[in-house]
Amino acid sequence: MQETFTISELGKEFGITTRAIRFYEDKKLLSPVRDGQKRIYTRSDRTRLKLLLRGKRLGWPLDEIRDVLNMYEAGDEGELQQLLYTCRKVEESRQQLEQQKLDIEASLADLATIESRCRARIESLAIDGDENAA
Amino acid sequence: MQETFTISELGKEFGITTRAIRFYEDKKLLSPVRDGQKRIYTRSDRTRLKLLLRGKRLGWPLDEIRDVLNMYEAGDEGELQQLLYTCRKVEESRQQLEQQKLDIEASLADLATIESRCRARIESLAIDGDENAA
DNA sequence: GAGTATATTGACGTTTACGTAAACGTCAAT
DNA sequence: ATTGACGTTTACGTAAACGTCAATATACTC
Repeated sequence: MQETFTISELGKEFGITTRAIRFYEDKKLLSPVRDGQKRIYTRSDRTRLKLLLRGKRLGWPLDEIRDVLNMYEAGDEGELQQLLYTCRKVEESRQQLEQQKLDIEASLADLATIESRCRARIESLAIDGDENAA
Repeated sequence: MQETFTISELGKEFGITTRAIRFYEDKKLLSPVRDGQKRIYTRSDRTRLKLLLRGKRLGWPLDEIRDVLNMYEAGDEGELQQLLYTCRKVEESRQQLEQQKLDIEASLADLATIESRCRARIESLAIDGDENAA
């Protein structure tokens, strides 16, 4: 794989606009190096962006996503206080995720019910249609 | 359980403001009956609100939540076209949920990694501390 | 050196999801 | 009669997450 990426490459790869990517930088979620004016994204930057978008799919606000992203780095170094803080944050995120898991299971179950009712109703319409046609 | 609820009862139960509940009505996600001016919420309204909030925890925009809520009723009646449309919508939602499931599993795995690194680091700090103390 | 493609930084606009405040009605209790 | 708790509508404010220009720079290429 490439060592570095341009902003438009990343935009194309992940299906987002360059404006969005710059916005994330503004919000301190990314910090690419510069070649003169131009932004240069490393593989690590690309990974951060990938994780960022995963957070978005889970409906998390950018602030929280940034906190989680920072955990990836905070795990390896830093003061004791920082490490303990990270641990607490990890626990918070885990609980949120568990809640979301529950919500997803419940939603999937509901959808199954809806779909079967729908199909049954479609079936009965089809039969009525046959009778009228006959 | 009660047959009906006031707006503040629901607000208290679900930990949201009455302003929010009225806003959801404005956006056609709820449609309580009136007693004069006052809104009266049935158990069915309460269920809709519950489902609504579940959708919110999954990060869905209100528009989508409304569509899903309407599926609950669209499943039992309506034209063939409407039923087929609902089926497609159900499929869409299911796919979104499956994606979110994947994202959650990945996130949980990452969190586990972060936490263990964190704990290891905390351990090593503790040992250093002991040595210095000794 | 004119054109084309890609990049940049502002600045302003937009949508979503409410918060906040004003100004008022209703009813029970003091 | 008024206080307080609850309800209402109307209207404006706001934070988040970008989109949409416009003006400008850099680089290549014909």
